[in-house]
Amino acid sequence: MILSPVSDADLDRAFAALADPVRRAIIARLSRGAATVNELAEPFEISKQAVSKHIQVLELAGLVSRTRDAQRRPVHLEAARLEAMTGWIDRYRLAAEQRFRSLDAVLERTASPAASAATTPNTDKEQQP
Amino acid sequence: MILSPVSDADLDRAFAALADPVRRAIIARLSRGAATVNELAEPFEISKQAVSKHIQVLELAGLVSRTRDAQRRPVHLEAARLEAMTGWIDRYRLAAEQRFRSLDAVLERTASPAASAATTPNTDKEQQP
DNA sequence: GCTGTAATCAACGTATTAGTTGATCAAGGA
DNA sequence: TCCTTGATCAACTAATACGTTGATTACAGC
Repeated sequence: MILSPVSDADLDRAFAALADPVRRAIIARLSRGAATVNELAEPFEISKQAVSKHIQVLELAGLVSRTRDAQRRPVHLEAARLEAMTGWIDRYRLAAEQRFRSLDAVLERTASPAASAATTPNTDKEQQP
Repeated sequence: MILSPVSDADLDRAFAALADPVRRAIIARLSRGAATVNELAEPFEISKQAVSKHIQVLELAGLVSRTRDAQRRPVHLEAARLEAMTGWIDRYRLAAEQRFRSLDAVLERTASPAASAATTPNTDKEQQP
């Protein structure tokens, strides 16, 4: 499977887009199929314009896209961008978990923090894996 | 494996926390081991106070935690919260991908979206597992 | 053409956020 | 004790985000 390149700014927008419960609910709804703005706005108490803005945010983040059907503009999910997000998270989550399972990690948790700092003089900078 | 319950507000904070390149770089750095504020601030051109605020945001989001070591306050990653985020995303990503592979999805792409909307009148709300 | 419906655009108020600088607190070491 | 280091607190500014209401565009059907 070919993973599309996702820029730093793309990740900014994607994570920011999911940092809102309304937009997450929209994503949840769209995972069951495309929907129009009116259908998406129906469960919420906010105005239809506000929902339209939320969809614009999701679209700019690459999480949804819109097609045309007469005056309707059905929205559908872009799973690839969701996958890019989990890909970013998993890279560091897995690294941390593996480190946690190592002996160094055990020492860092059980011994005194001063001792662990002494045993792990790991001060190297962030290097992209 | 037991998954800790994560509230809607927790997800708000976690996704918002990762919507910043500085904070993502901090996460990346911490995936290789705990670090102090000074160590984390060193690669950036912003002030140490600003980095301290970023760490507070990450801590409030449950993505990192701090221990005490004399005057140092080493920060370390909380992989569980990262896992909660991928868990949320994957639930809807997998549903969308499965739907995409089904015949309904094919019809939705080729036929009129109105017809597909009629075949999927599922309008129930997001339900926590 | 006219009307109704779907959706966006525009302008605005308010709240939150990221950054700054200066001051303060806490802990070790000479 | 005094001084240095690590880190946070406080106050402030600029920019951005979310929601509102009112106007406007685009299309379908009569």
